[in-house]
Amino acid sequence: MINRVVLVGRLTKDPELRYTPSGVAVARFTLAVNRSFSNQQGEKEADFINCTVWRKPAENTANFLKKGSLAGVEGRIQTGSYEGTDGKRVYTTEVVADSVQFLEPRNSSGGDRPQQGQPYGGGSNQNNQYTSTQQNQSPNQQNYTRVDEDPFSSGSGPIEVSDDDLPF
Amino acid sequence: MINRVVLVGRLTKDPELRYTPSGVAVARFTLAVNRSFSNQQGEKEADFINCTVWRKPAENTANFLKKGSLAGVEGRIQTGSYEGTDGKRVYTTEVVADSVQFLEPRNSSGGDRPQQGQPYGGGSNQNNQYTSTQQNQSPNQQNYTRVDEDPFSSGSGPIEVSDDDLPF
Amino acid sequence: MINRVVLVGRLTKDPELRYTPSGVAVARFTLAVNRSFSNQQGEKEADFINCTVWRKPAENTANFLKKGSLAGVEGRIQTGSYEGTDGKRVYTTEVVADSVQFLEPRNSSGGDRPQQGQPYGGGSNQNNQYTSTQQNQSPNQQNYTRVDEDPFSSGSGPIEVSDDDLPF
Amino acid sequence: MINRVVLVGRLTKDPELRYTPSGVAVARFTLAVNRSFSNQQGEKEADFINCTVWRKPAENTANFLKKGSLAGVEGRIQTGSYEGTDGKRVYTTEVVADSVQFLEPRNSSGGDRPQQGQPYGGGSNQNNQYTSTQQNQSPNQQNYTRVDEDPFSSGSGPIEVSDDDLPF
DNA sequence: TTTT
DNA sequence: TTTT
Repeated sequence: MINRVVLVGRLTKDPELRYTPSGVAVARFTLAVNRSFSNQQGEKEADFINCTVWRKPAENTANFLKKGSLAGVEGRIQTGSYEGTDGKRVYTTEVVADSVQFLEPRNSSGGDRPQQGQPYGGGSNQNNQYTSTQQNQSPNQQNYTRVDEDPFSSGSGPIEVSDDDLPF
Repeated sequence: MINRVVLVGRLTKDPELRYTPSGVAVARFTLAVNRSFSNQQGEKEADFINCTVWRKPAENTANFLKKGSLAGVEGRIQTGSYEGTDGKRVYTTEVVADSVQFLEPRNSSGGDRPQQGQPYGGGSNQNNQYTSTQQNQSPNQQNYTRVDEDPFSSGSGPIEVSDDDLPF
Repeated sequence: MINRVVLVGRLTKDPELRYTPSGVAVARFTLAVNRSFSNQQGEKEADFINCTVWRKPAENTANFLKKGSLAGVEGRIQTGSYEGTDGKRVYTTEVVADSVQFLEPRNSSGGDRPQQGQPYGGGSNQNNQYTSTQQNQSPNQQNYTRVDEDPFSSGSGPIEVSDDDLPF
Repeated sequence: MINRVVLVGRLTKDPELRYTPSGVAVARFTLAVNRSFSNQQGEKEADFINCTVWRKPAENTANFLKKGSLAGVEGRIQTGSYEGTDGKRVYTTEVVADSVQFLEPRNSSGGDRPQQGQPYGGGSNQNNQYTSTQQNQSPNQQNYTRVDEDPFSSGSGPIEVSDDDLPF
């Protein structure tokens, strides 16, 4: 059984960071991945792929990525379902990311990226009090490939926002 | 922009083969991919991933795979939407396969698999006349990696059901 | 920076299991992956891809896979070099697997699969005295996605030989 | 049999473009992919992965990428061998790319990139006449997913350098 | 609506 | 509900 996904695309909006009641960070965002072929009207379309990432990479995602950021995602497809408001079952498909990679030169999208200490669910890297949120997924099902000492340090090249240095 | 998916899992049902008005084959099936980790109740869950494949590999899929078959899929995630019966927009996420691979020894799941000698294009699992179906996707957006002269010939090992030898 | 590989193929020989001086298991094997297209002489060729796997999945690989086994591999490409016997630098490229999956029905290749307690570098799951071997790669660079309680227990379907339940 | 690779990294040098005797373009380059973890000395290493790409994407690669460019590659691992100068067999492992993606903003690495207006097939980095080269691989084993009308047209975002619009 |  |  193999389930592997690799994506490179752009965030359609700023990522949303939440915390589970037990304090586990989870970020959600949508990646727009432009198709390389045109449709019958000659237009280039895109796929809009919902992604979820847990723990430290979630916080890094919230801190380093924003609307329009070019990002790489490695993960797996996860399906689920929930009861819709009309009582009908709604089926969901998303990508659960093991790692998220910032693929933009450091200076390229200057300005309004959220600063350290800013809100985003209350959780920056160093200021992460935990907000109360429903947890419907085990957080420890993730595996994190990477250890980043200080993602703020190095000034150039793509930034790896995955992390294994978990505070819980 | 990269969008790549690799799956290995089992078909939850026999694949469904259809033809577009212009005669392009399209097969749909769901792959059950067991997760490698357990949830908080200690149960192993699975993801149920909807897959679509076009043209010759669609026909091969219908001819060689059935409920329970172990299959490999390479493709990309495609999102879309349609108007629901209640007028609300319904968003969809599926995998569009470039190739589908039969990963079962030839003899392993005997019995009711469609037999050879059936005509291609006549060998769908159920209704193989050219049915009328909305085509909202260019069929030639697919790329097929493989050319299989005679998928019936070799008697052992996994069978590659991708194909470039398209009749249209 | 993304480096992801997914392979499905057959072992060309029994895997080789070794232990580093510090007792870390490492298995090596070569996967034959048949190409899906033919060369100019009309022959189907294969790629022979060297794979390395560390720790528990290494032991599982040695215990469950043998020459001819159909296996799935997820990992990354790793390059390196060493001093050849003639003093020249030799460059190497291999796949370092995060996980290895046994894709064969339990009964399909019966018989001579190595039993528990058998040699293979001395290392089965429960009988793993450590042999002396050069370690030229950090073992903790691996990430293991899976936890398998008892890989001997379940009697059907593909067997996940990845594992996080590490004894060191 | 599945053999899929996805890489994102930087070219270690300008790509080398050659033509086979029959006029098929082939570009070679090496991607440096930084590892996300550190070795035992605490240093971050990289893998240096040799890549080959055929036909139109080869020309696009030569035209759009240069030393230091951030690129995405989708392809497969290919192994081979040749007779070394000392008569010994030398084994090779490389990635044959189906598509190569330029992941850098248009303006980001200015300077000596080949300018537009240069002829395709005349715009190789170095010797762009049709050189005589051994062809030991069928060029039509490649599949190209994409059609790019005019890769020079759109002025922003990552540039898809794959192409199906082949002149032979 | 799910496979072994 | 979508990015450049």
